[in-house]
Amino acid sequence: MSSTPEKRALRKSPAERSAEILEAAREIALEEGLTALTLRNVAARVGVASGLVAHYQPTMDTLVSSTFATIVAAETQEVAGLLSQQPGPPERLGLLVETLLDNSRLDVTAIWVEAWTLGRRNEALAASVREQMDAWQKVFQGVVEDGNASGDFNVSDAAAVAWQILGMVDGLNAQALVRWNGITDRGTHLAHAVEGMVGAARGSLATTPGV
Amino acid sequence: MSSTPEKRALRKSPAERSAEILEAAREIALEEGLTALTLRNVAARVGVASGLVAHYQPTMDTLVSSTFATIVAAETQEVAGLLSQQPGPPERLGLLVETLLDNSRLDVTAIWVEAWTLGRRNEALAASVREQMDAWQKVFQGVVEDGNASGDFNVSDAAAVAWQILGMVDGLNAQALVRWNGITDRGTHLAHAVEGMVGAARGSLATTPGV
DNA sequence: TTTCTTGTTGATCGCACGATCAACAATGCT
DNA sequence: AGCATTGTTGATCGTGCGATCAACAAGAAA
Repeated sequence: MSSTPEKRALRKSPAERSAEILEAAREIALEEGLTALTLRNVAARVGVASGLVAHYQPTMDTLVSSTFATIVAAETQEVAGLLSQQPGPPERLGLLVETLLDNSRLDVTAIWVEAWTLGRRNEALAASVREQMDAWQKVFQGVVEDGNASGDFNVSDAAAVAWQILGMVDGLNAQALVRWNGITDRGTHLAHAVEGMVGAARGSLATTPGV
Repeated sequence: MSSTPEKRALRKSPAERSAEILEAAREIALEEGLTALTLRNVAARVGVASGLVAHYQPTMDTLVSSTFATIVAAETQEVAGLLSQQPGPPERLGLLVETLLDNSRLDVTAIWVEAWTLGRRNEALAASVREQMDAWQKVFQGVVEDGNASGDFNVSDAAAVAWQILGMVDGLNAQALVRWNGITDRGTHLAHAVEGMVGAARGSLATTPGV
């Protein structure tokens, strides 16, 4: 017999409320996808009226776009940070490939795939997608160039090869999204593939087990 | 001053009308994507009332699913057909990779990517996606096994490698969808990658120019 | 010609979306 | 205490979606 819990949301500072909305958007995107990022959905999670979300966000398109950028940029930062601890380019490239294929970030992969198609009808999102892809490509390109300099790799066009590796990783992850079960040794196979591309010795990207 | 062209659609046999609807659905999917596959959209293209489309299709979900399957299966058939004319496994695998990356089928790629996410909310579509992925994987697996038998390749798990190559191709194509410009030599780089995976000599998958 | 079958229409329901805005009320200031 | 500021509400508009179904009319059968 308690009263319905529909109280009026308590007043907060614009900065605080805005942050709440962005955080709710982030959670919804990760849990239900970018498509579920609607005015009413975000409002419900924050616990406010739908009009309030619209008041803080000029347009849902931009919220979708910025939410995508936030999530993806965080992942890039996180993974790129792991690389610095590795001794050399082969180990860095191996770790990079292995880490990205470890299936612990499938929620982010789902967002990537969704963004690719949503970007066709959301120009702001399309711009974010291109931006974040560039960021990822630069991470790969840096490792490839380092390997060239150290003599571990032999690549004439590091930028192109970086794009290729990125595309492969994306494709394999997208595949895991649909066909999650069954395939094993994805990291090993991809490592061999990358060895072929960068001209490294077969097995030189082997990941150290037990890390 | 001619009369408005909104005549009543002339009566056709169920088989004929049904075929018209399926064909319209196919065109819409290729031109505007699976998301644009709505009752009213299909009806407008055929030139009939929306209710008629619903009358021939139990559910839009199944129309989306079957349209996806039709388009993708046709592509698989077409590309698989090209392989039989090649002399040996290396040439077949090379042609396969090159053909799939030639950017002439980006409309189909867009449908693939869309299906991956739409499948999360459309079980019939998800089933179709898995089915068509299996079909593609079998094409690759066949070539890899032939190469193993002939001694051109050296692969312990042909099925897994086939999945990998398929994933790579999908990823690179999806990438081309968003970053269409800039990257060159995609075929060559991927060929080297695949060489690394199947244990073929570097350059053995080189595509014969001018075909 | 008349009757019957059936392909076809279009209004309609319920729902969800983004966006807008007048009204409201909590808070801080004087 | 009274007032002004401003964070917040919720109804509302227009659009588009899938689905449903009584009414209609074209063509075949009698």
